[in-house]
Amino acid sequence: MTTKQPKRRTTSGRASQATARSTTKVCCGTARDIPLNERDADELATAFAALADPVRLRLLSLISSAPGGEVCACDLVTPIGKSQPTVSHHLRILFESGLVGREKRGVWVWYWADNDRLDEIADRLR
Amino acid sequence: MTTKQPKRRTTSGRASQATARSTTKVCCGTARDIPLNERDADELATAFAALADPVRLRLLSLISSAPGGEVCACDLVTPIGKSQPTVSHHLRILFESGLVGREKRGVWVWYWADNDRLDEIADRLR
DNA sequence: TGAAGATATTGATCAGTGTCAATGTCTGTT
DNA sequence: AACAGACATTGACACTGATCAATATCTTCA
Repeated sequence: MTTKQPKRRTTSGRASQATARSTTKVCCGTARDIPLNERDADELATAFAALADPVRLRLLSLISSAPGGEVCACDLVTPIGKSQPTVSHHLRILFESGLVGREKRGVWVWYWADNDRLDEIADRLR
Repeated sequence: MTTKQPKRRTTSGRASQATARSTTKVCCGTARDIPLNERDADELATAFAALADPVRLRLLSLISSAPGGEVCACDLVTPIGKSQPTVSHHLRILFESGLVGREKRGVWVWYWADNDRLDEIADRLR
């Protein structure tokens, strides 16, 4: 062999912090222990992409924190401070990524957060 | 008043699902109950943006699932299947967003996941 | 000091996305 | 039917970001 192998754990105290995790499972572990294949990575990245915009996060927050857990789209444009088409665009992305549900009632469209889906995504980080 | 107000909860069975949440807190609740201001939304969006790329998710996964919880960068290029500058670019973003720590040991650079930070981000979805 | 290898940086290119004005579609009302 | 209001869609533009080839920087070893 011509190339030398890098050695783990030299004279470093910093490295030991790496093994200190909140969940101390070893086998059959959390999502952190399972290497991601390309397909799953693509899917998960799409979910995070839906969350990677401040307007969408504020929309999601407004929806989640609304009394009754649901809001009319007509009450979202003003607090967000963007144009109606822009808000509509972001709501569409939130809906298509499964983060929120929606229902048309007469002229208005109501949105609510899909908490199960949010839990699901949060679990992928643990 | 000239415009009519939208009414909540008409003859819909779908809407009731909105209130069904896993955490049943009412007061002093989780992140879902607190409306996000613009500054926090920007910061959180940046964190999610770091996670919104399949290559970075696979890198993070490879790092997390490595024995000892840390990996040499030299062992990441081949399994990812991208060029060395591209992998370096993604590792930089993971590091600068605080998702991973790193340490140079001789010629090599070792990476580990910051599980506390990951927990922190996951909590923002609950 | 010079060579070799590991990683980072630069510069260029191309795809993707956030935004808004204008317009379209749908629903309820007169 | 005609109108008004709520929401969605389209088209255009600017900006961001992923990627790689080429190059630079840093570390070890002879």
